[in-house]
Amino acid sequence: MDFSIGELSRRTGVKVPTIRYYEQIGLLPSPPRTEGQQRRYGKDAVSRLAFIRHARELGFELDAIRALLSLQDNPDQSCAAADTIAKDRLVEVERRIAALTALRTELRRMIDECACGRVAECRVIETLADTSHSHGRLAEG
Amino acid sequence: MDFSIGELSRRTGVKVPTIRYYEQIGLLPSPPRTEGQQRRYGKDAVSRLAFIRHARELGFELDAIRALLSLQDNPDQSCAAADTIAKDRLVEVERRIAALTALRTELRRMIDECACGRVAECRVIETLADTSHSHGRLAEG
DNA sequence: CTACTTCCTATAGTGACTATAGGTTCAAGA
DNA sequence: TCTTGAACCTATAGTCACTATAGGAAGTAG
Repeated sequence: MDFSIGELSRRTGVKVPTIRYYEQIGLLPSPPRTEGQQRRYGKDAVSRLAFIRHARELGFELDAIRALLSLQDNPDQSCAAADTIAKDRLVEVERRIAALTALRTELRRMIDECACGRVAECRVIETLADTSHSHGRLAEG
Repeated sequence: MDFSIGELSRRTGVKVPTIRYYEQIGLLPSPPRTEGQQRRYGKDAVSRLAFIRHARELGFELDAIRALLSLQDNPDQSCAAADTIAKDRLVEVERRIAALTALRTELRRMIDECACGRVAECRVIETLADTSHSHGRLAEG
């Protein structure tokens, strides 16, 4: 039921130094240690870390993840706080989906138009060189 | 026909220190200077920098952009390399859209159901903690 | 009990910027 | 022509989220 940081790493796909880093910045609680100061984890750590991992993959910043985790950590808090956090995330997620969808369209167009001839005719590069796009800062992720 | 780094910044939407940084890492060639060592740019710099900016917005890493620029600089090689770079981005973008769409559903459900009950039933974390996702390293973006 | 893997801390490096300090150059107005 | 003030210069440090390295201790299999 108890396992090492290496095993936690294997189970979640998060690298060992990254796990220690998450502990250091307070995203993961400090686990119990053996006599010799080695960390021992349980199943809870696996799901919490898997959550962090997937949220990171989706482009959430660690601060946003901290907010989401706080929903889980304080299940008795008023729903208003949770609701606010969830709504903020929803706005962000929708923004990201919109940006990524636009990006997908463009990437598809680039690939379709590139009939794999010479670079001279390659639209991948022309598309990117096209300056007719907005200069607004694009959301990350 | 010659203009300053500030003007180049205005024309491309890339910040001045970022332009200097791109020069430093060799993405942009060192431009000619005035007597007083101030950089002077021409139209070429505008299009190269616009290209870089646009590619960054699409989530290409600087190394990928370097590769794309080298294709542009030697237009006689085959387009396959550019195509591969773009296709890799597309796969990633599609994966992200799928994950975010799932998350959006969960967040919406949470907000709907949380008609001011408790957070205890929140499934946002479970949705993201789901380990059935691939463990492949995601490229940044 | 040895050998070997895994673990520990602490520190430094990465990518892609961004900010700051402290000074110089340039363009425009008096 | 002089002066003022914005924009420029270099160099360095800071940011975020890791990732790598050094040098040593702990755990485990034979």
